[in-house]
Parts: sequence; C-alpha cells; structure tokens
Amino acid sequence: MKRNKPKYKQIIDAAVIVIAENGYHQAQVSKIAKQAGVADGTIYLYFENKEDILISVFHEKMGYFVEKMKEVIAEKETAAEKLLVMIENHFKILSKDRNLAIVTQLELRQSNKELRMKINEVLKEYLHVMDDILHYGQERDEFLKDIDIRLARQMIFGTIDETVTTWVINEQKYDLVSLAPAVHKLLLRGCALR
Amino acid sequence: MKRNKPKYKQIIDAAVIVIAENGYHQAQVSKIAKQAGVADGTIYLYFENKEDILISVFHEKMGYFVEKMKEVIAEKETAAEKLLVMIENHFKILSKDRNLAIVTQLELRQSNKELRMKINEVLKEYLHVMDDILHYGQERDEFLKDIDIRLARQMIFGTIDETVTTWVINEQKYDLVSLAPAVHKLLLRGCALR
Amino acid sequence: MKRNKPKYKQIIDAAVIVIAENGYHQAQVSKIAKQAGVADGTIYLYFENKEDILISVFHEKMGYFVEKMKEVIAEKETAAEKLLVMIENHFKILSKDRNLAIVTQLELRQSNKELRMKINEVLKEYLHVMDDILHYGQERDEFLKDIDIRLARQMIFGTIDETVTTWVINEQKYDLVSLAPAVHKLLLRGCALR
Amino acid sequence: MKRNKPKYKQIIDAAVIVIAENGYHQAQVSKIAKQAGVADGTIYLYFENKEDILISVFHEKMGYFVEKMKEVIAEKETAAEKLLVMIENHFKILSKDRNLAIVTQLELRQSNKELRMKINEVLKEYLHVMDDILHYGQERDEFLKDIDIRLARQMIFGTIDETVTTWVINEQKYDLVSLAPAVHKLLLRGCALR
DNA sequence: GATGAATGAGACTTCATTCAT
DNA sequence: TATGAATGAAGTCTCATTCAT
Repeated sequence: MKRNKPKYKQIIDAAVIVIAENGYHQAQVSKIAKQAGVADGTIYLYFENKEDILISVFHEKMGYFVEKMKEVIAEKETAAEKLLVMIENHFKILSKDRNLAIVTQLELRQSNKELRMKINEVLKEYLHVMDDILHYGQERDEFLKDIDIRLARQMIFGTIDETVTTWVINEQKYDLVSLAPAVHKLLLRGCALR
Repeated sequence: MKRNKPKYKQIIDAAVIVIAENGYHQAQVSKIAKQAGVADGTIYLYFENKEDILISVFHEKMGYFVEKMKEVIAEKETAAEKLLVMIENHFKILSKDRNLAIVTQLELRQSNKELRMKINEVLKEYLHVMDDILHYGQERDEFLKDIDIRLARQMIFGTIDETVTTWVINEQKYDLVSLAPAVHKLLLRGCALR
Repeated sequence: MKRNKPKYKQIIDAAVIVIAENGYHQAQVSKIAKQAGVADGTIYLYFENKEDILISVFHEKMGYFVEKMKEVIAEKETAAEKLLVMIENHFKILSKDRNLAIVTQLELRQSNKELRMKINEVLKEYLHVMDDILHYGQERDEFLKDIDIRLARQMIFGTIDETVTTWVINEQKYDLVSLAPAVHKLLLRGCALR
Repeated sequence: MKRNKPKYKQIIDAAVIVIAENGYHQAQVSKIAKQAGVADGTIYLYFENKEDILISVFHEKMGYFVEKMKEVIAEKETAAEKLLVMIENHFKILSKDRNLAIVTQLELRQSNKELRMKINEVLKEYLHVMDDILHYGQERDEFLKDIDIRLARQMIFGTIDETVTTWVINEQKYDLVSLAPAVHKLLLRGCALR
C-alpha cells in the first residue's frame, strides 16, 4: 500500500505547504516535488496525477478530522454539548494548522468542478456526523422535531464554514476558537428573542 | 460610457452562459465572443482583459441583486419580515437564472485569489444589507441584543449560501424558493427547543 | 496632390512625435491619429498603410535635408570646406529637432528589412551628395586620387552616423555641432601622423 | 551550467539560421525549435524567453569575436598593423558566416530599444579594444596626439560597420575581406592629400 | 472628406506528464 | 525505485485595416 510509505505523506505535506504559500494556481507539481525533496517523476509513483494529489490531501486531512470529531463527540452526553465540541474542534484543528486552513478555505475551492465534486464526496462523511447529532438531538427532545435535517445541517456547516473563511481572509488575526461558544449559541437559539 | 452600450451587456450575458455551460476554466474568450456574436477583439473594446469580464459579470448581476434586496426590504416593517423577503428574493433571483446560479455558486469561486478579493469587495455591500437588518432588529427588540452582528451575519450568509450551493450541486432538482420559510425559521429560532 | 494638403504634414509631424516619445514598436496608428487630431480612418485617406507613413516621414525630412545640404555646399569653394559645412549642417539639423534625431538614429532602424530597403533608397540621394564632394575634391587635387569613392563615402557617412547615434544614445547631453571640426579633421587627415 | 550543454549551442545556431532566413520579425520560437530539432518547450529550459535567445546569440558570437580580436592584435607590433588585422578579422569572421552577418548587420537592429541597450553592453567590450589600439598608437607616436579618442573610435567603428552593412545589403556579392587594406588606409590617412 | 467601431489573425509561454537511464 | 530532461498542446491579447454612416 503506497499510502503507508513515508514518501506518500511527505508529498501530501509538501502539497499543503506549497499550496498555502503559493496559491492553488501556482502550486506546480515541480514545486511540490522540490518541497518534498523528491524528483518530479517520483510524484507519479505515488499519485495518478496532480488531481489525485489534491484529492488525497483533502482525504488524508479530512480523515483525521472526522476521526477526531467522532472521538470528542462520543464523550459528550447531550446533543448541545456534542455540537459545541464539534464547533470547538473544527476551529481548533484549523487554528493549529494555518496552512491547512488556507488550503481548505481558499485554495482548494479554486479547483475545477470535477475535483470539487470529489472533495464533496469526502466531505459527506463529515456532514453525516452533523446529521447524526441533529437526529440524536431530536430523539432526546433537545432539538425541534419539525426542522428539516438537511437545512439545519446546511445552516450549521454554512455558518461554521463562513466563520472560518472570514477568519482566514482576515489573515487569522483574531482568535477563532474563542468564537465557538457564540457560534454555538447562535446555531441553537437563532437571532430572535422568542 | 461603455457600460450602457448594447454590446457590453451582450458580452456579459454571453459570459454567464459560456461559464455555466463549460465551466470557469473552459470559458475561453473566443467562446464568449462567439456566443455574444462578436469578434474576439471586440471583447477588448469593452473590457480590459478576461478578468475584467468576470468581475463585471459579478458586478453587474450583484448590483441588480443588492438593488432588488433594498427595495423589497424597505417594504417590510419588522426585521423578521425583512429577513424573510431577503432570503426569498435571494432564492428567487438565482432560481430564475439557473446559469447565473451555477456561475456564482460554483464557477466564479475557481478564480484566483486576486479576482476573488475583488468579488468580495462587491459582496460587501450585500453583507452590509444583512448587518442593517440585524441592527434594525436589535433596535426594535426583535433580535437578541447580545448577539455578535458579524457572527450572526456569517450564520445568515453562510446558511443561505450553503443552501443555494447544495441546490446547485444537486442540479437544481427541487424547488429552492419553497425552502425560504424553513431557512428563515431556522435562522430566527435556531435548532434548540428552548 | 495629397502631399500638399495640411493634414498630410499634420500626420507626418504627429508620427515623428509619437515615434520619438513612444518608440517604433509603440507607435500605433491610433496614437498617431490622436496626436494629429484626426480619426484613425483618416490616416488611410492620405497614406496607403502604416509603412507608407514611415517612409513618408523619412522622405519628407530627408528631402529637406538634401536640399539644405546642396544649398550650403554650393556656397563653398573647396571640397574640404564643402565637407565641413555638410557635417556641420547634418549635426545642426538633428540638434535642432531632437525628436527627429531619435526617430532617424534609433527608432526607424527597428523597422523590418523591407522598409529599411526603401529608406535606403531615399538615403541614396544624400550619399550621392557625398560622392559629388569626393569627386570634386579629386578633380581639384584636394583629395587622394587613388581612394575608392564608395569606401570613402562609407567612412564619411559611417562616421557621421555613428557620431550622431552615440550622441542620441547619450541622451543628447553634450553639444553635437561643436564636434563637427574635429570629425572633419579626422575624416580628412585620418589617425596617422604621416 | 546550461551554457555548456549541447542543446544550448544547438538552439543558438538554429536562431542565427532562422533569423537570417526569415528576418527578425518572422523568427518565431517554434521555427527556432524546429530548426534546432527540439520541442518548443525545450527552448525554455535553456533560455528565459525569446529576448534571452537573441541576447545570447549576440553574446555568444560577440564573445568569440572579441576574443579572436585580442588574439590577433596581440601578435602585431605597431598600432597600424593592429588596426589592419582588426579590420581584416572583422571582415573575415562575418564573411565566413554569412547568416551571422545578416543577423548582426540587419536583423538584430530591428529589436526594441531595451534589447538593443543590452546588445550595446556587449558591444562596449569591442569598442574598448579599439580604444586600446588608439591609445597605444598615441603612446608610440604613430597616431596624432590631439585626436579625440571617442571620435576616432566612432570613425573606425562607423566606417567598418557601414562597410559591412553595405556589403550585406548588396547581398554579399563582392569580396569584403579584400577591402580591408583600403579601409585601413582611409582610416589612417583620411581623404586629403596633405 | 471624415469618422471610429469592429474585425481576426497570429505567437509566446507554461506545466502536467512521460520515459530512458 | 528514483530521476529529471524533454515534450507539445493550448489560450490571451494587440493592432493594422476596413467600411457603413
């Protein structure tokens, strides 16, 4: 399995750095190879083509993401708490790896439709985690029964994503993680007084 | 003023069609010219360069967007109603012009960072409209006083945007406009029972 | 005769200014038209094509050049004196019209082979003036009988031309005309002590 | 060092041939690549851009030129002899490589101002060789002490250059090298009887 | 005579991918 | 396994010239 060889991860990590530093359109295969300390041709021993590198970047990082999420969520009892730790950890992981944040929020979105479709496939697993929390909340009578799960998930993901993107665009100059409680509250309670 | 000449709009409209049908990276100037029924060189009598076409597409369409929004919002009394018509009209406009929806939600996001920065400039005006509604709601004691306006706006925009994008990715096969009330309710009330 | 209409000269003069200020390759027909205060299309009522403008520039200016030369030369008795006033006037005319100097010494030489061949045709008349002086000098026993007229003319023209070009490249920052006597002496006496 | 790899010289030589045969403005990169027997892209492994090819052509050939000159000049005792062998060799080198003659005398002069400035830098070394001979001649009391070195150099270079250009324009149909003694005599003795 | 909007051909350069070593 | 030199397709933009008004 190529996935487990050292050069595989070496190239993935090089890709994140090169894309973050140079932007998606300036991340040539030769630059990634140089950053990874291998020859251009070596890339093709581990990846089908350039697109495969980018998908693998997302796959690899998102895999860790979802795994981590499931872990922290399982430790909490209520749906509200689960949602909070999910938001917190989403913010934490991207705060810790600024390059990854730039790559996922800005650069990878410049890829073509086809690549983005494949990225969305990977994303789905994360979206399912959100759906699970929502169902769980409804079952426990924490969340409204009549909300449309898909819409609620779009609200949650859209809000989190927009928040992170705004933070990245503003060059990460404020603390993202500390926004988690307010975002959490907003998602739970909405804007209205009631 | 070139902006008012018929060929200007002709080219803008051609660009939307070509980008929607072929994707951002396959929208060559020659294709746009052909679609617009003009010579390649004519494009450059009306636009500085290819990027200028794309910015102008966004500018032109978003200009209409914001104008329309301000109009329908002004007609409503409460902040809640204003928010509802904003969501409705956002969905309506993109539902009516499916090509535009594809272009704004998927294709234009593939542009490089520089172009996206310029697009963001245009977007800001729309975001201000959202801020205005939020402030207005707080003044009228419709909305919670302690919510962070920026976060709330990110929730609103993020949710709307994510909803439209999901709809476009699913090839627009369900009715977007009819989702407006549910999205509106979610944004106002959140997920929780309270 | 178009040559005598005011717009003809207007365009010629505009061409000299535009070429001097922008360089040969940046002297577009539209710029010349603008400088001349006419529409692009009007150019083509007076000139066949762009090349025709450039040849005409040279023709028109060189016509004056040769005329002036013949005039001042006729006033002198000896071949040596004739040569001196020729050099002096060559330097004077180009010193007075700095734009023309730039155009003839630097810019017009960037034209293609074909155009330069045509320019050379125009130049020939000037070269004949030099030949005439040389023959006259040999007849009067002022000049060596055994020199090859063509080579001598190449020396005279080459030296004058190289001197003017060096002066233009050095941004005309010293007085060209005052070099005339030294150049004259060099051409007459050569470098050697004898 | 790319300069020493075989393809580097291969491309330089191809450029000389293509420019001589097609003219400066018709010397497309693709033609040069074809003539050199490499792919278009290969050109860019050895040269920054098209201009770089042209500068390199001049640099490479002129380097040989100056080297050769210094060599033959060193072998002669008197300034007059040095001048003679310089003229002879200038004529010889260009006579032997007719394509190079066309390129240096006609085609490369069509380049833009910027490129010509860079070419002039390379030329300066050759002009210094002339200056050295002139100084040497003055020290040895072979040449007049009161001549202006720069003017004299302009005479020498202007004459040689004009002679070669005339020969190239006349399609090289007479023997250039045999003109060397007469040119030499002219430069030394001038036109006058004394 | 005068205008100026429209035309459309043409070339430099990049970079993902290959393959002989 | 690993290398890296070589490949070659493909697109933006300029500008001389035309011609309907």
